[in-house]
Amino acid sequence: MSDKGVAAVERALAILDCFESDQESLPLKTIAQKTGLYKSTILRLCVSLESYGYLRRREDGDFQLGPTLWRLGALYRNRFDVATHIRPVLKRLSEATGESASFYVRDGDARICLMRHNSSQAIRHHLEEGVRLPLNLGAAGHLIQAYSDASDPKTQEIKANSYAISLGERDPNTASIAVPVLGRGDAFMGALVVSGLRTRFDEEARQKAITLALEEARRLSQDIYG
Amino acid sequence: MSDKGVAAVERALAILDCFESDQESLPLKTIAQKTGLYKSTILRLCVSLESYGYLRRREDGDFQLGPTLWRLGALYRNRFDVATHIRPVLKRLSEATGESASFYVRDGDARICLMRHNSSQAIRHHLEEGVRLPLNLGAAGHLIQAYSDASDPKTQEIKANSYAISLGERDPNTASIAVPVLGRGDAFMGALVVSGLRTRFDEEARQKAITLALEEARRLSQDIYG
DNA sequence: TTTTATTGTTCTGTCTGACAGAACATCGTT
DNA sequence: AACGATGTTCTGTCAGACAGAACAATAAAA
Repeated sequence: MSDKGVAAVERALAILDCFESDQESLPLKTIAQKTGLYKSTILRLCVSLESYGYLRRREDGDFQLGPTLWRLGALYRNRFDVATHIRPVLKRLSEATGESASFYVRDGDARICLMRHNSSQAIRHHLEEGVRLPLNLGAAGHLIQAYSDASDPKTQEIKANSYAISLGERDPNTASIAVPVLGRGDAFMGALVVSGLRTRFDEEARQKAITLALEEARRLSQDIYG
Repeated sequence: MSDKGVAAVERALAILDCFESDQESLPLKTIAQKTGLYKSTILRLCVSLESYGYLRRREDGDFQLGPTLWRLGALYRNRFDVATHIRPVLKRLSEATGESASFYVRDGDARICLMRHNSSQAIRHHLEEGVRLPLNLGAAGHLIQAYSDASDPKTQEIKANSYAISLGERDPNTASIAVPVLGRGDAFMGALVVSGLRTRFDEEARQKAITLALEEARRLSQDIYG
């Protein structure tokens, strides 16, 4: 199951991965179906997850995510200085371009939308924070992939340009641009993205968004990461 | 190491527990010191934690918490309907009493402050969200313990009263009161707490705070948990 | 109410995965 | 250049973890 990791740990984390929406609790049977693990195996793994606060067992037996995830998630999130830096940037980008603005990071073999400022226009590219999307589709996915994997065929071009564009890849009516936010020592921290209705977010608008996003990304790098 | 759980899983979670503040990265040596694990053991466990996004390895080798924790932490947090329910309650309690108001849940053998509205007064009981505190000190700790462990000597009294009080237990100048928020089927969900300067938060003020907090808790139970 | 089906809990033999700890490699300091 | 500190790789041993059966409790159907 594991290649150079520890199989039992990966089983335990696969259990946590079963939880997908808030307000959710899951019975043992559902976890067994989703993970393919035996119930006795799950129960034993859950003893450890509960003891560290990652899961909680309800009185009716259903499992729920536990408070440790909130605490560690808060630690992680604070590293990006959410309240003081990135969110205002997303607001400015959204207002300046009229489209939605987001910040994505890699999450295993997917990307996750950490923060979002949706456009105020009635017709807009709307997504919720926390959503996970594939790496092989969308400007943010290509950019993240390019900065993670030097052997990716698009890496050289994307790094040379310092942006990625996608037209209708995930949704036929959507266009998006993504620029990198770099930290200390040019470490890739995440993707700053503007996305909108393809007919409105045309080439001229995209070029303007790229320019604005690159400027905001440069300022973020200086302000947050030195 | 483990009693009925899985030792490898608990080792992995012990690694995650090493991270205590935001902006933090930890070198291998520090994790080995904090956990008492061998470096080779840590490295193997970290392969699994990285592959699921719980950790990230920086180019200089240091470890950081990864985006999965944010995602799962957001799922957990949303279960409490933060934005729509509990936070306004804390604001009202704080404004009505003039003291700080918080919401605590159990986190293993500690309690964690999930949400907080600090008093606007210059002299106030100030804490940050996310802080972990012991169960054996403070009104919230006693209340949580009473609702978790029927054999606790204080359980009967606290449940009969529907509140706990502490005077100078954790900090000699602080007084606090805690009332339970119950969910479906009277399941204990967390502690609603008001805390402040002991000389100002006197018996009359505490009694008033208890009354207000019980009313808010009852309303929360109806609104959120049916 | 009884019977059947479903879901959760407990147990244990087997074997292989994980660990301890040494050896080695790399980097930083003197 | 030498030494110390930190990170990486390797492997023999055995005890822990799993698979899966049996049992218990609960829910649904007859």
